[in-house]
Amino acid sequence: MTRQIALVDCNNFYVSCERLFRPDLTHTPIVVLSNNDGCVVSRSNEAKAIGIRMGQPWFECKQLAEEHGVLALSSNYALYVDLSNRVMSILADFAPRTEVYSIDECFVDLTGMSKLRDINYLMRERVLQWTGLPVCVGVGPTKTLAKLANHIAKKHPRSRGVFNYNDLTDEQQTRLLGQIDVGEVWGVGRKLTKRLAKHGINTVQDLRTAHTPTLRAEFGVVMEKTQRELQGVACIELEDHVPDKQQIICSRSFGKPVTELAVLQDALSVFTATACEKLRAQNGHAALVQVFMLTNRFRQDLPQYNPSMAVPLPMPTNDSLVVNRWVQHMAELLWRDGYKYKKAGIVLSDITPVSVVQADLLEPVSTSDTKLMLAIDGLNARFGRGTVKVSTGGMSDGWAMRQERKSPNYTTEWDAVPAV
DNA sequence: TCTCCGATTAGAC
DNA sequence: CTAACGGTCTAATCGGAGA
Repeated sequence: MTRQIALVDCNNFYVSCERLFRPDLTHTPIVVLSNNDGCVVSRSNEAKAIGIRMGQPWFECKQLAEEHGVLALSSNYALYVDLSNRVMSILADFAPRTEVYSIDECFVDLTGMSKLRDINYLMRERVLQWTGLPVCVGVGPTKTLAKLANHIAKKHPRSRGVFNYNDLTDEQQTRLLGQIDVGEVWGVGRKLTKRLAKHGINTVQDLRTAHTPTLRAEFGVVMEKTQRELQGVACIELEDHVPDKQQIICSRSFGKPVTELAVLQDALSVFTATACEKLRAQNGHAALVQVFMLTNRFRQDLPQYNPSMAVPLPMPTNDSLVVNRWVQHMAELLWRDGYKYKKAGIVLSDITPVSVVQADLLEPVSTSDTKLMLAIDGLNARFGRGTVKVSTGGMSDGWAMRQERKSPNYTTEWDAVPAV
């Protein structure tokens, strides 16, 4: 039986979330910026039409944008995560198997269902009606073709937001894939597009029909799988369970350059708290802790210094206080006066489930620290992140990221709920 | 010569 | 007015070290 894998993808997701609470902006060109108000990460159709590129640094397109009356907003992740959860739970009702692939995308396995066309349009309608968010639905026999079908649904208004690749004849498939750039394929990015072009592979059809042993030899196993998927042979399965993280990173660019160790240490203590909280949430212990700090790589006129250091922990842990002692110590060792630090962060790795405890030969296992961590997590879950935190002095305004254009937390803070 | 492991690369979003 | 290019994560591959 032909598999019917749907990929449901929200249109201009962050921008659409912002518009829900600002219907007056329905036709205003909008962009949403990354952390630190650095780059454009979501664009309304109007903003795309003006020529603002995905990922473009805001300072680069600011002038053009403002000439065209573009509204730029800082990203409001609390809002996007909340709305994403609503979308995903709606989609989960359509099939026994779904995979939340990203904040705005979900694979839905509709294999064997009758009235598929109706279901596809119903998914779109229901998400729109229940959340106000527009989505497109692409269907194909593999995840890669579902992604491509979604791209087609987004690009061609005539599809009315739904496109099923499985409905095409062989001739139609060949003609369609011959018209799409190979760079649109899932897993083929900028670099690979260039290298493929050197082999005369420019369209999706070129890739689908390329000589497989050559492709394998030149581009590796990943590309061969991509080709098989384009031929309709499933190589990438739907994942039922989200696997635990193998490493947890928390890092930020600073709103202004940091020149004092105490300020950087304050930032690192907050990153440590966040990372350990995530580690505890997945019931893990980390055996390796890394710290890094970076100067601004875009300012080659300034002296550059990008040190990092790692400590293997004698006893794997998820205790913020224990981890923080190592982090603070490493920060002192790495720090050099005279540099303008732009970014810093920590990495937790060598992660194992807490159930796998390496007992210490000399010390009995203590539980008092884990009780403290549970209490901290409980308070933060109830009253908001940062209510209780590990601190080295609370000088946080020395490093906080720029976020000058953030909308209110409409859906997660009572005070921000708009009046009716 | 083989194996292991850390570093690098490329990708997604 | 500052200073002005994100953050997390994975898999594959590369290349050097040590067996």
